[in-house]
Amino acid sequence: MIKKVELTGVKEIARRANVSIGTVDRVIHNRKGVSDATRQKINLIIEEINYQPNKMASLLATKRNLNFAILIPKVSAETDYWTYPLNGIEQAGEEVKQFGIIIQYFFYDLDSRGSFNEAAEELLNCNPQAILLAPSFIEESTAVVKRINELNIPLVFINSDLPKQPSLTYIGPELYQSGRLAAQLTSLSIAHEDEIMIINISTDLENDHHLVRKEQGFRAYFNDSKLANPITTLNIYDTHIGSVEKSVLEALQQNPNVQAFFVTNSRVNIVAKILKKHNKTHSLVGYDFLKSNINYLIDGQINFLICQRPKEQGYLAIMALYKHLFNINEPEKAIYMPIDIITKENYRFYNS
Amino acid sequence: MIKKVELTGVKEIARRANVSIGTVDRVIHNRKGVSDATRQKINLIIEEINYQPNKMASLLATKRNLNFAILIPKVSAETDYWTYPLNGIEQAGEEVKQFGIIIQYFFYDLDSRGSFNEAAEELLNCNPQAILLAPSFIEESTAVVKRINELNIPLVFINSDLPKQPSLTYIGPELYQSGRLAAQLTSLSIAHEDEIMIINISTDLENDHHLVRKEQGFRAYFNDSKLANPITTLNIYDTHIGSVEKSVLEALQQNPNVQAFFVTNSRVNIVAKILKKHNKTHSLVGYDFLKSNINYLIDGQINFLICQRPKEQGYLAIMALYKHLFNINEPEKAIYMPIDIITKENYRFYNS
DNA sequence: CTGAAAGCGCTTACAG
DNA sequence: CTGAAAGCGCTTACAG
Repeated sequence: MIKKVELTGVKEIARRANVSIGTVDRVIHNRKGVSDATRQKINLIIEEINYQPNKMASLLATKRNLNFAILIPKVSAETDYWTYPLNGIEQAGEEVKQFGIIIQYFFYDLDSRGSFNEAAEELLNCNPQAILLAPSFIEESTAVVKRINELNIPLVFINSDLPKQPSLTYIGPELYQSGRLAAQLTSLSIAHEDEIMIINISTDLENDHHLVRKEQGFRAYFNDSKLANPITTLNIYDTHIGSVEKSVLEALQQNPNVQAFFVTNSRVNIVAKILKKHNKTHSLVGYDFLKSNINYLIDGQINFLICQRPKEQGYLAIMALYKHLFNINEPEKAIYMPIDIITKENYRFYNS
Repeated sequence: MIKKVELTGVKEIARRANVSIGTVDRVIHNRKGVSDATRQKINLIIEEINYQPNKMASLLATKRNLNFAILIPKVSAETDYWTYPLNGIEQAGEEVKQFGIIIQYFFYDLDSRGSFNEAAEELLNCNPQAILLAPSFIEESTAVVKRINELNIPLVFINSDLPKQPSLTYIGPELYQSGRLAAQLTSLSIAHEDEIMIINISTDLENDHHLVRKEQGFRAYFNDSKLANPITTLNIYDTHIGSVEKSVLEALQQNPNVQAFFVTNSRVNIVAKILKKHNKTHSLVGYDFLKSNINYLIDGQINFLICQRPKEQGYLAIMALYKHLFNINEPEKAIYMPIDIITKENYRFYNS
């Protein structure tokens, strides 16, 4: 009895198609230089035997490096928010480097559209095989993304989406719902009649749709819950503590019944500092796991922080690109981060 | 100028030691048939160049599969908690199967020590190269773990630790702190004088140190915060709803000032059902993202659920074993999951 | 357009 | 006790 030899892989395909494995390889990778007839024959066989390439052999053979380029805001003195996505990216980088993936970092200044364009130009000059982008300036980002898509480079957005531009996936927050959650948390610590003040602090408020969406969610929650607490909004365009202080104190004088503040971004620590200085005990809810925020959480000036796993966003983005390029799996088109609540009793175990 | 050729791996070791790569391989795998002198020389070089074997090449050469064995509780009709770790394990399994990793599943019955021993025996008979264990019965688990460690098989614990037994890592909750968090959440919705009742529901309460630790954390929070709310504990050993109902109603009659309940495990839905049936509007905090719990969260009967990422526990455990075996990196000796707070405004984005 | 050969880093017989 | 050679499944020049 003859033992049946079960060949697999390119060899078996080559045997069945009566060609060399070199030709099979050309078909598998859609390289040109194969006659249509041969190509079809081989593709048929590939389907027939449901061929799955052995990625390990492929990796071993290529010894090729893959360049991943990332373009995110620079960590600024003002906020260390972007250290967290960066940490996640670096951690993922450690894990995939054995597969020949090399990460190149490009940073831009959140205050400068020019710096974004420059960094993007440099990035494209490096011919990356995959790109991670945290877009901020819609117009400039859109222009860059169009070029990326023309070049057919897989692209992942984190933190902010550019919904009209195609991408492998978006990984980040769903803002409206996080505003609703902020409202629920705020409602826990106030009475029926208490007034609430929403504080937006941003130099570029008109372009910051993030804050607007959160505010919408916040107000919707109170509406839907039939809570009648008056809600006013205070917009502050100058982020320096002096002017924030002036604005907040003025607003408090005009609205003496305000018992709770909701700060729509990570600048909640500024408000906390001001309230503390003036011995105010208002309820305070804001965003993001920053050291300066955590300190006020610990001493009770901030009640809750909402956080959407910035480190995980960076980590998952790199892994999504890796899994895509290595045929492991395809991500959902949008991955919304869980909306985490941080208090002084669980911050210690929150790992980003 | 001669280009310096940087060989790596077995070839470089062989070159330096002036032997063949076959001999190097023998030393690397501690196979016999090598003179002590040669062995020492090679080992020295291995240390010198900090040799890290290329696991992919090794796998390709051996054509061997790696068997990962997992031993966790069976998903029961009573609670679907264990579906979540299982989902995480399966997801990780999908991702690593291309590296030749095959996962074999063994399940035991949480009500039967015998079933645990049987499943463990079967598992060991399969000669796995890595093991994931969710221990429940301390004595039985300890015995099995001792054998696993004698066999030098890498082992990861999830959900529960066996602190005295060595393992690659433990991935799971820190119970005391989650009890503290439950206390903080409870304190949000009660007044000064209100009484609180802690409810432990377990057939095997004396052995369930989980519940005890959470209760300790809970009480410690009130102590530390100088809150004077009276706290009583109700232990219920019969998990059927009828007897829970009887116990709870009796306890409520005896303690009419109770305004809040803390249920120390996922059986909080039973209490929710009872409270709803009797039109009670007590504050209610409990554990775990189960369908039955979420339903009561949505309709407001449960205020908060605490959850410690059961899916991620399973996922991370498999990935930790994979990364260990493939020399990607070594985990911390204990990985404590973040302590997540689930409300009706964020449960939709919680993905396990 | 196609094939033959060498090689990725490791393991496995086989020969001596 | 040790080495030379073949092979894992794929990719990459090179030759024709």
